[in-house]
Amino acid sequence: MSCLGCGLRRLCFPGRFSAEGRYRAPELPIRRSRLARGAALFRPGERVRFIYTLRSGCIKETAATAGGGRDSLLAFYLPGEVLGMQHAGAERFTSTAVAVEATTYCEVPWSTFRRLCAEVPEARRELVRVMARAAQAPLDLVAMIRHREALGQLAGFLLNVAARLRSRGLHAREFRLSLSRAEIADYLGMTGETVSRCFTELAERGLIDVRAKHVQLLQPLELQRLFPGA
Amino acid sequence: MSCLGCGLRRLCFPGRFSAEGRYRAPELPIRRSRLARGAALFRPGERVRFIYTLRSGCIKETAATAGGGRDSLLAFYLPGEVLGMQHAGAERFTSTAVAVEATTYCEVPWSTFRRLCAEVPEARRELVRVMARAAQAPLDLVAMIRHREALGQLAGFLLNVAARLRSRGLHAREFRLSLSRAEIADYLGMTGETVSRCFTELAERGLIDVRAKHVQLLQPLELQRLFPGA
DNA sequence: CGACACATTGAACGAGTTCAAGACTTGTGG
DNA sequence: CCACAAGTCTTGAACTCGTTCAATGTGTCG
Repeated sequence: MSCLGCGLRRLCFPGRFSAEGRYRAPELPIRRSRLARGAALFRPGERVRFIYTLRSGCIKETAATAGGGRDSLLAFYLPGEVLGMQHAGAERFTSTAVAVEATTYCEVPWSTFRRLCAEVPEARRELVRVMARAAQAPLDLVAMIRHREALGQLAGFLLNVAARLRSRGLHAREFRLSLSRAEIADYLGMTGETVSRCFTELAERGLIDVRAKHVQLLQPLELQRLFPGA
Repeated sequence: MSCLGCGLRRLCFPGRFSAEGRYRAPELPIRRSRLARGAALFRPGERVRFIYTLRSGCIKETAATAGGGRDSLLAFYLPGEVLGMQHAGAERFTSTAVAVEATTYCEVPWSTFRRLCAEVPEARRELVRVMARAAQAPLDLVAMIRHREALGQLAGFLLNVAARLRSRGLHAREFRLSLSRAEIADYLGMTGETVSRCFTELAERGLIDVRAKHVQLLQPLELQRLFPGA
């Protein structure tokens, strides 16, 4: 995953906003790093200092609704996507971000962004756009699960992943789904068994091909029909 | 509903940010207006020009997931709450906002906010806070509906309304719920019949008192027990 | 006061869950 | 590199809860 598909590219390359309209080398103090499977990017209570973008791999964000309920999957992030925007303005994280598989990412300090926003009007506008995009994901999730039966939910889920990969310039017809069945189930609010059954059902109908974590969308249009309105 | 409980008060009274630390009279070109029941505040395709806050009444926001699906209820707004933040940065609205009952509101032009943000650092920070708060609502909805049976969903819904009223300084134990059963059902992703049955069930258990649209929470702690994790 | 929309209640059906057993990956150590 | 073991995934059967369809009841507005 290059910088081209990164959700922060417009902020990361302020040269983009210069009058000349030419790219300059990155000017932000970006640090590239990696996480092993299961390692945490941040945990509840830690100070919010950075914003992150994924270069490869997958990170899941989980949180317990402030009571006693166990953690459940709020969101997951694919290469090129921005993680941490929804914590803008907060002092400390309230959720946990854990690598689902080996992951590489960039981190940029908030302080830098604030300075950039103070100086560059277009950076302010871009920040608002990125925040608005981050706010869209939970709405997509609501659309996936509300008023839908399980098969339609899973169809919507697969199309969602495909669309996100496509928008970052990655293979969208065929991909590796590193989330486990249980994690998908948690995300969609059903049980692992039902996810399994639905994968099988979609495969039997010839709409997809599943081999463990490898998924191929054979008939995207038919999947769309199972997920009306999207 | 006075300006004190309004979600925009910190932006609306920029005097707040002045060195003297004193309030000044509102300096933003605010227009107060009203909507009759069923009237639209905005519709898909209209230009995004304003941000709104409710003074009284209730507004529902509906949208069809960009396909063919019929509109469904994405969010609803109570007095003091800010409507339109999630459209920041967008050119045109993609959703519909309709008054559920007779409603009064304020509108502030985005152009003013942009100017304010350019000049006042603290205004930028506050804008980010308000946007982050707007992004929280869909997550609350997800927590309400995912992995829950109908009775717990409704309990969560009532507690959510109560918490929101309380945070604006309004009566939280007893309130008028202007949304119809069908609208609540749509919001939670179930049927009107199930909403009815759950209202009845909660009333029979003595947790609430329902007389048509008037709701009283008799045992909030027991409602919490039905909605683990919140 | 009457009519229409909205809300409640009932009964049968169906989809998803639960519990449990068996098959397949995946990672590890020999 | 192979074999084994642990975890994950799949599949089955009974049961539960929400939906659906339909009828009755209640509130609200002209």
